[in-house]
Amino acid sequence: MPELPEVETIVRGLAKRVTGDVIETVWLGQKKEPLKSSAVEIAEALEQSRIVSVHRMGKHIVFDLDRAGRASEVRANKKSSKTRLSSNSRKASPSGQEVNARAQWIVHLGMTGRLQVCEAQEEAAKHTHAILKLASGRELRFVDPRRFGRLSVATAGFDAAGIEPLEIDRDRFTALFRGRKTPIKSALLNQKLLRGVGNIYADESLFRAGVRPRRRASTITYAELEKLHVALKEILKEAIALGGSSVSDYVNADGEAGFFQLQHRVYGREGEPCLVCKTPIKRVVIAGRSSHFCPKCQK
DNA sequence: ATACCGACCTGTCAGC
DNA sequence: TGCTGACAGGTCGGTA
Repeated sequence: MPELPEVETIVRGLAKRVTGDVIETVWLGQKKEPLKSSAVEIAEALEQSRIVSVHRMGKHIVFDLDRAGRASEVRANKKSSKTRLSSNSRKASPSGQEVNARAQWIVHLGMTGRLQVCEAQEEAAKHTHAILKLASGRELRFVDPRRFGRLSVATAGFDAAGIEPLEIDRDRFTALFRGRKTPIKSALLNQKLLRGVGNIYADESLFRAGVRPRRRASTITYAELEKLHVALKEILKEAIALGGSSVSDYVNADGEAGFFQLQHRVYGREGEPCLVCKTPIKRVVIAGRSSHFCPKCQK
């Protein structure tokens, strides 16, 4: 479901609502697919931790956690905890294992994942795989019908592969595609090159740049890559400004739909006239993904 | 090393 | 009404 603009929108909503809150307890469902780390590891890292910040890396949602505020620790020795943490970031957990004082909860939403902030009495949606009880009395729930989403924990050094498309400069962008025989569409979707671009925004940026999705990356001219670099950034920023694209069921952290789907020029418009030249939009399959383009506007 | 392709899941919708 | 097949915002591992 979500690509960079949708994840960014969700993260902004979550940051507003849960930053500073403390995770009291964690419930995890029985299905194993959504868990990349073990249930014990996740519960251990999250319970009694404070959510310091929420941010995005590519399509990953990263919750920065601070375990220093754990109730038992505070009770044990309020004064010395600060000193101890600054001189040594590692400390013993209640189970006796060494764990990092700072940890991260990493959420990837896959195709259909959602994170909801709910009142505790609200009935859990079908396909709820995780429930975090917060000190504020609310709950943070992970819901994912297709179970392509993934939950994991990391020590505070999580770094997704690839470069942020909104931060990459022109030279590094053009260098990404040099010598690659793969179709430009596949290269845009490759998260090890750029992180966060998915099917919609790959198609839309290729349309704006006037480049056909099947072109081999290595055959794209420098001028075309410059256009693509600008087009991709523009489109991602415009989509974020409109709260992302709601194609079927995407909603942000507040349960609201985005509006960028109204700006789509090619995605989901097979057979409809190009908004520039009226030529019917074509759909082909590249690397197993639907790919939409205007045969006249895109070379 | 690189690049396709199916697999992983459930839900929805079009067509018969 | 109900069945079947195609398709869906993503990523992985196996194979060629």
